[in-house]
Amino acid sequence: MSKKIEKRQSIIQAAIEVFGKGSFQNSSIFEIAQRANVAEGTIYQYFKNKDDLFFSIPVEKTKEFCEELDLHLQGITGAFNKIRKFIWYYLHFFKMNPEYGRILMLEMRVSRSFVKTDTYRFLRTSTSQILEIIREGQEEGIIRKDVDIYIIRQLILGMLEHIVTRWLLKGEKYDLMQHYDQVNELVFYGMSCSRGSPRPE
Amino acid sequence: MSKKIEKRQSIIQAAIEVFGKGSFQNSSIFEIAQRANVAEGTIYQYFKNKDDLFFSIPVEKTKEFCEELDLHLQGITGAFNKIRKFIWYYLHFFKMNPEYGRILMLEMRVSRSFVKTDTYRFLRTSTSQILEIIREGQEEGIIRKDVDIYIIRQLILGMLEHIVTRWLLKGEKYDLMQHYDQVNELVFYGMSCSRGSPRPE
Amino acid sequence: MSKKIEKRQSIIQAAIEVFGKGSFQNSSIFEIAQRANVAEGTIYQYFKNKDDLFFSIPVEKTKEFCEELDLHLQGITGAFNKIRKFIWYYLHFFKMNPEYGRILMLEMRVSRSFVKTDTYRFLRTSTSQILEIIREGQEEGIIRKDVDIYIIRQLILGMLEHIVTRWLLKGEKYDLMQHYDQVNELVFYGMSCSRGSPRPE
Amino acid sequence: MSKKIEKRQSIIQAAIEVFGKGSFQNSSIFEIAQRANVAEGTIYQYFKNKDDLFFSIPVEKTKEFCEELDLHLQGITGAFNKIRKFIWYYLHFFKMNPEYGRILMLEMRVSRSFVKTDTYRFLRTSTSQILEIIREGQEEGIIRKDVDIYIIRQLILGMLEHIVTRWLLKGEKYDLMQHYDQVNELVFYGMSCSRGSPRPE
DNA sequence: CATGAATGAGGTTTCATTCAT
DNA sequence: AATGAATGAAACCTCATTCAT
Repeated sequence: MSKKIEKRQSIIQAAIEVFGKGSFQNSSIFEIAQRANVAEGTIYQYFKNKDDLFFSIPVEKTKEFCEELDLHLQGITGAFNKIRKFIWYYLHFFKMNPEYGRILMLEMRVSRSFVKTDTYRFLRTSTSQILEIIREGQEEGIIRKDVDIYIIRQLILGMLEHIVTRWLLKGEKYDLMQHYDQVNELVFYGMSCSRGSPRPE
Repeated sequence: MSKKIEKRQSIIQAAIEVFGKGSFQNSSIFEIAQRANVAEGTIYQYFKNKDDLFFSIPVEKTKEFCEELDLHLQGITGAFNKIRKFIWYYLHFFKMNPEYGRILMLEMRVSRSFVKTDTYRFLRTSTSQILEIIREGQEEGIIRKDVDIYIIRQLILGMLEHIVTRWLLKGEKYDLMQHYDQVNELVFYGMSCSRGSPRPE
Repeated sequence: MSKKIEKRQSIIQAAIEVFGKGSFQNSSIFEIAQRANVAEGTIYQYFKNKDDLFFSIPVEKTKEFCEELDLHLQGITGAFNKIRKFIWYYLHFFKMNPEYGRILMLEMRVSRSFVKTDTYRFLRTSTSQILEIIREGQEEGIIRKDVDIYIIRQLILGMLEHIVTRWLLKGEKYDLMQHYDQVNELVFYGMSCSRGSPRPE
Repeated sequence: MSKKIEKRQSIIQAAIEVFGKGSFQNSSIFEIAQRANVAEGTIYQYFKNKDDLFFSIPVEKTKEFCEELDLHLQGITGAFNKIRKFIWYYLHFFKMNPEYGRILMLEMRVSRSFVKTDTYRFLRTSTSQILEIIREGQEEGIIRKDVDIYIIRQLILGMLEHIVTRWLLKGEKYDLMQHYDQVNELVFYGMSCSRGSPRPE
């Protein structure tokens, strides 16, 4: 029983490695099968087709991301501190999973069909957590209330995505955490009420 | 003589439409040829291969972008006003060229080989203009000097790219200019010295 | 298991027929596939590409040639008798395999890349047998020792190749064995010590 | 008027260089045109098509060969001396024209259509000269009369073709004249009446 | 006569998917 | 459940040849 789940996982892992190395079209089922030590046909017993396998990747990884994130946020109080931690974990996660990063940031979006996917909807909801934190900050009175929280989330995620994307495109040659402080500062300047650089409460 | 240039243009235009409709791999030379009303072989007299055709698109469009941008910036004084105009024109340009937007934002980056392309280097230099404006603003004393100008450029372009990208992924269902004001405000909050919303000098 | 070998053989056989009918470039994988009753793609599971298929032909046929030759030489004593048998079998073999003859004699040599092939090296070694026989004849004292054995081999093979080649170019209209006696005589005149036509010991 | 002939010649020369470098199929009209400093279309005003151009090469070169050969044979008496000179000139000619050698020896024969060509018939007749010399030798009483003169011609030409062919396939790395003496000896051993190595009368 | 842009047929190769074992 | 041999569609690209200028 758990053997099935294990094999499914090993196929997904192989898929991440292969898709992450090349592009979706450029990657072959054959190579994925080889790397997962199964026959090509076997893949079609766990996934409907190549697309299905592809879109199953973020589902798995996002679960992983959210679970870990929860742990990291526990015990932290204050919206700013939580956002700071979120930013840190986001960068950390893709630093540890660059191949997945490439798949999500560089490949997935291309697929016009992506937006119609269940996967897409799933990813959407997975960032709802940050909305909560922003709202919390507004109630605490430390985040401006005159800007839509969706815009603020967009500000944060947009910058993070951009940072990660550039890092990936540059070939991961520098440390992804390198601009962490400046990112923080810019983000907080944009949304905070007070004007000084906010500091941990 | 100019006939060759004209035909080249019409092939590029057809390529934009076809590549913009699907993905690079998913698009066929045959369809491009059909749309350009030429034979397949003809395309290979103007472009070395499919890649060459693909990467020729941004070169052409960027020339167009820069030329138009220059016109729009003429007669405008003050770094803030120029940046505001830049942001406006950037959004306007992709509003008018959504297919090209898809190619550049969603397709081009994927190609791992893109970074090695002459096209890539060409695009890099084409945004150097904005650096000048930021520097100008710092000298005017209205843009913070304690943040690297490259980070500021990244802030601006990153946000714009993100906005355009999301708009494209959403299927261009809303007006791209819709958040123009809020974008402006956020950008200016991040980089301005004074704390009030900056207004045209 | 043996099914794979069988199918491989049937593809090779089809390839011999098709390549033998036209030229390498002029022959299409499609036609070979059709004649072998397989899909085009199947061929690429047995051979890396068209070249690989092409160069695999002589490897197979040379094995066949050598094995049969061994049988024919068994029980024959005396270098002259062996050479006579060799000449006979050589002509007989190509009489029975004219399509292969065309491939080897008319096509293969053309390919500039042929000399760099493993196939080429394989063919080289396959004629080493005749060298042994010549050496044997020299020791028997019936073949001149003042001429290099490689030159003698060249004399024999050169003539045979030329005979077969001309026959093929003439459209196989006459019997290949027709000049067998005269060939023999000329060959033996060139290399024998005594001056009379040699006769079986 | 002679300009036409000149241009025709320069196209043929370019064709020899290009065809000699690669194979027939592998060579393009475009490259030949370039090398001859004419447009592609121009070639079609001097030759019906690619095949026609190809088969026109040996016609020209054979004229050249025969004319020069005549000069070289003038003043030489005795069949053996003439044959010796013929062999020398044959090797010399291809030593000086290796590209043409490749075309004639390695390419031309491949083309199944070659035998049906006027060119083929033309080449046949061009070696009739050697038949005359052999007949002369038989009348002189120095060449065996019990072997068909066509077989003897075949012996000579076959060996020469084989020598040249091997030399070409080996990449012209050694001197083509290198085996000249041994070739002579073998040839003369095969056909002469007396048994000692024949010497100039 | 010369040009060279345009043509378009044709062939190799890849690879997702199926299905008999 | 697992295999992997077979499939065959689909696409890029080349290049001999034509024809309007």
